[in-house]
Amino acid sequence: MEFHQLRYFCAIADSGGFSRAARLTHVSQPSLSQQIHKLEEELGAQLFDRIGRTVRLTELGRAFLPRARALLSDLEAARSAVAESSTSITGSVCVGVIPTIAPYFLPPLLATFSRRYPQARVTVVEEITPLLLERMRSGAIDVAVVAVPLQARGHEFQTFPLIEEKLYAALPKRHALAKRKSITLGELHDEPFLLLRDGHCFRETAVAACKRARVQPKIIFESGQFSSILSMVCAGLGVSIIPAMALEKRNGCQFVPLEDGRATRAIGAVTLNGRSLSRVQQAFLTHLTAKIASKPAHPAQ
Amino acid sequence: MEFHQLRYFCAIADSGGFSRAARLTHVSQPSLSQQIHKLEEELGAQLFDRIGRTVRLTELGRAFLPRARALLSDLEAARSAVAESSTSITGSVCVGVIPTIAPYFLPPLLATFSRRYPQARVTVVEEITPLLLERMRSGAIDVAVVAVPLQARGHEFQTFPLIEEKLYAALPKRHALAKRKSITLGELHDEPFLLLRDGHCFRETAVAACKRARVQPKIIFESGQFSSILSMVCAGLGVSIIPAMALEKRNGCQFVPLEDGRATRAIGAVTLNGRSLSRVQQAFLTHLTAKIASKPAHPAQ
DNA sequence: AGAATGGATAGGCATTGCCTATAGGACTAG
DNA sequence: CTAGTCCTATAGGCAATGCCTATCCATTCT
Repeated sequence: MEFHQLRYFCAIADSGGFSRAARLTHVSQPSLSQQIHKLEEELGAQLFDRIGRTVRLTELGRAFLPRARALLSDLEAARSAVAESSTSITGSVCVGVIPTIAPYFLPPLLATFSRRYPQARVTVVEEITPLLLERMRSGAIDVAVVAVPLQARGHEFQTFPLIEEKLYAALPKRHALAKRKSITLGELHDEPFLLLRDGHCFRETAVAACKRARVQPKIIFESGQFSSILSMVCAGLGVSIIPAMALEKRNGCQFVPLEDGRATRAIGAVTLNGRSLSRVQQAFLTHLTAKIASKPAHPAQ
Repeated sequence: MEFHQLRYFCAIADSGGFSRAARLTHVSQPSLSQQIHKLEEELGAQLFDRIGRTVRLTELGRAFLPRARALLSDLEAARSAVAESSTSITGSVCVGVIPTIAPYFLPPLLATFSRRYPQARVTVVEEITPLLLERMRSGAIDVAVVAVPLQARGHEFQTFPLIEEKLYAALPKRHALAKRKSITLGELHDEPFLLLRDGHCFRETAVAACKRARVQPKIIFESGQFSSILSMVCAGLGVSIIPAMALEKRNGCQFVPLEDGRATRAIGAVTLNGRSLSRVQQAFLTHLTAKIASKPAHPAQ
């Protein structure tokens, strides 16, 4: 049983004849005859009585007609549902973001996105990069905003660069170097360091910067968030390295740009390669990249 | 979009892979690949994400899946509804019958039929033959029980002979010939005749019998039913011709068989040629012919 | 690294759906 | 009653297509 057979059946039932139906469906009359015969054979019963030169539904055909109609209209409904869902911006986006980006970067973007696409439902997952990537692989997360480049195999994910921000040394206000215009990590080689816990990729970024400056940081405290670290810095317990977006006005804290030109953090949006994005998801990604382009990459302190 | 594509789609979604689905559906993996590609192309969107060597539904595919399932199960439902309705004896039969047969012949048959097929709904239409035939042509009546043979073109209707009954002269009890074992119409040529109204085919039967006996009946009364006529005969107003099944015990009336060997009425079941009968309708027809075979064609007076 | 697994692609074959032409019935008009 | 017409069924041919095998390519497991 095929859809076109059902179409022909309905057309014949509606128009009351094979020839009339043939004109309606733009199919030759013999084709209709043939397909209805096939259908009748498959069902093991006649759908039409051919009496004289008129055609009339059998009782069975009369019973079958509404079902055939329902099938056809459901087919149409399914087809147009697909068409609709590929034009309308509806549905949900699940965006993953690492903790060192989440509080500074995402909120304003989410606000504008929700205002622009009220139908869209956005959920945010805040995890460290490897967990985000794993959830991307499993399909739970659609887009991730993380530090780039990724370590993962080059072609497993697709990266959309967003911004690159400078790194700053965070010093207690009364620190000897706190008034400097810029600073090198070498100048801090004796200071106690406050860094993020292992697992946070920004820790690697900071450690890498230290390594470039041939500094082996003395880590005396590890935390999961910058605000804790900054509080410690204010209290004069040590120094830290902070990305531009995490700078916040604090009484006891001073931020000095690192001289190292490579001391930056690049942030990008990442999607699983080969994964098709729905319209909302695509829109979200576009929203990210577009909005960022018009945003200052290095906001003043 | 075709049913087999939907089947493949569901199989792949269920089994989680083309190869697995290929084993399930007994179709080669390339065929599945091909058909899904076609489907995706027609819909203008991907249904699956092929990531690495795993396959996962896209959001759209996830939305499409229940619709595809519904279509397939509705198809199955339609198919089995047809199968069921061609095995189960359910539904309605509309049987037409002429007034000169209806009261005598049908009631016991309807009773046994209804007892045997309680699901069946039988409706009876009582009309004169030409109207019954017209309603057969329009499909309103499924089977008609009428006097045969029909005048109509030989192949328009199909006839199933049921019984052939003798004709009787109905005479007032005190009529001179009332005690005879048999009688010819010639012997009644001067009598006033009470006959059925024009349109009733038994009138033609009776008139034909008279014509054979070279009698021109003097018709003094016409009615639509035998019981009225018999009452008149009882009252001594005239004589009549009555088929065997219409004989009823009456005080003032005597029935004498006609000698004319051809003075009979044949009754048959008739269906429109080319018209397919449902199971109930077929069962009713069978019931008619079968039950009749075991019935005495000429019940004693 | 090599083997195994899974999907995509290419090419060939058989099926099939549609076409035109025509047969054959049945209704209609002269 | 016959010619004409209107309808469905059939026959035959052609192009499209669904399925197959063989193979490729990427991924994943050992």
